[in-house]
Amino acid sequence: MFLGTYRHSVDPKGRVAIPARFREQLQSGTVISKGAEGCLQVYPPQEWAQEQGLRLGSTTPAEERRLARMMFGAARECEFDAQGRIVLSADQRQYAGITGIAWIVGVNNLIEIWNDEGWRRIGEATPEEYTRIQDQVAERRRAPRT
Amino acid sequence: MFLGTYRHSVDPKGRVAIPARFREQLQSGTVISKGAEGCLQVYPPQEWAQEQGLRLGSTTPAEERRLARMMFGAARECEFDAQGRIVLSADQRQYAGITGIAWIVGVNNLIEIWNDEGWRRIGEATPEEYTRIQDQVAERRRAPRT
DNA sequence: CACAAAGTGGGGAAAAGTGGGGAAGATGAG
DNA sequence: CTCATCTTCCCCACTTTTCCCCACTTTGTG
Repeated sequence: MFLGTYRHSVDPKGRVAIPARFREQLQSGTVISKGAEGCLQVYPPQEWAQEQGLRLGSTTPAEERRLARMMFGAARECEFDAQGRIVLSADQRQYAGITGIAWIVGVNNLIEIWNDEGWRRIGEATPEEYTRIQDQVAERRRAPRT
Repeated sequence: MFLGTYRHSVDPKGRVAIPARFREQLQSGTVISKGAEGCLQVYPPQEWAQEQGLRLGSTTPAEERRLARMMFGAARECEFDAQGRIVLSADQRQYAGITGIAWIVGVNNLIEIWNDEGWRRIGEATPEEYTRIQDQVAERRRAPRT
C-alpha cells in the first residue's frame, strides 16, 4: 500500500529519489510507464502483471491497440542507484512536463509522478472540492447505471 | 468505539497527542487522511480496508482516479512515538487549517481532527439546529433514492 | 496531599535526499 | 580503425528532515 505525497527534486541528469517508504515495498520487476492525465505511473510487479491482459492480436480492437502501444512502448523497468533514485528518460520527462521538481504520490496500489502544476491542481484542492468529489463518487456507486 | 472531544496542542513539528482512550483501541495499520468538510480522519485498520476498494488501473473512471489520488495522496500510516503522538504532515495541517490547537473527536467508528473554528461550528450547534438535522437525516432514510 | 498517568516541549543522532565528479562504455566522425 | 565526444552509471560528500529520547508540566485519582 502506497500512501502520501512527496516533493522531490529532479536533477539535470533526470534522477529522482523514490521515497524510502515506497522503495522498501518495491521488488525487482517494478515498471514505470505513462499514465492518464499526464502523469507517470510506477507499477509494482503484481500490478504490472494485471495490465498485461492487454495484448495485441488479430482480434484486438483499434483503441486497445493504441493503448497497448502507448503503455508498453513507454515502459521501462525501474533501476535504483545506491541512493534510491531512478532515472526518468528524456521522453518520460517531456510527457509529464517534469523539469526541476516532481511530486511522487502513493495511490494505494501504485505510485504516480507529477509535475508541479499538475499535482497542485489535485493536491491543493480545497475542502469544498474534496467533499464534492467524494459525494459524487459515493452517489455514482449508489446508482451505478445512471 | 470512539467517543468524546479532546482539545490538544499541535507543536511546530506537527506532532499531536492522540487521547489515551483512543490510542489503546488503535492497532497498527491505522491510517490518517483528509475527510469531508475540511477535517482529517483517522481510520482503524478494518475501516481503512473498506476504502481500499478504490484502486487505479487502466479501467478506472476519471472521477475515481481523482478521488483516489486525493485520498491516498493525503494519507499516511499513523506512527506513534513513545509519548503517543502522531505527526500531521504540513499538507494535512494546511488542508485542515490546523495551527496551534486541534480538536480530536471520536465519531463512533472513526476519529476526526478539526481546527478550532471548524469544530466550534459543529460543537456549538443550537438545539434547534440539532433537531433540524436529525429530521433531515430521518427523512432521507425514509426515501433513499431522491 | 501524594502519586500516577497523560500531555507538552526541545535537543541530538540517524536516516533520507541532493548534487557533483569521474570512470566505463557507447556512439559517431574522420 | 582510431580518436574524440557524449552518455550512463557509480561513488562520495554535504544538507535537510525525521524520529527517538529525555525531562518537565498538567491533570486526574486514590
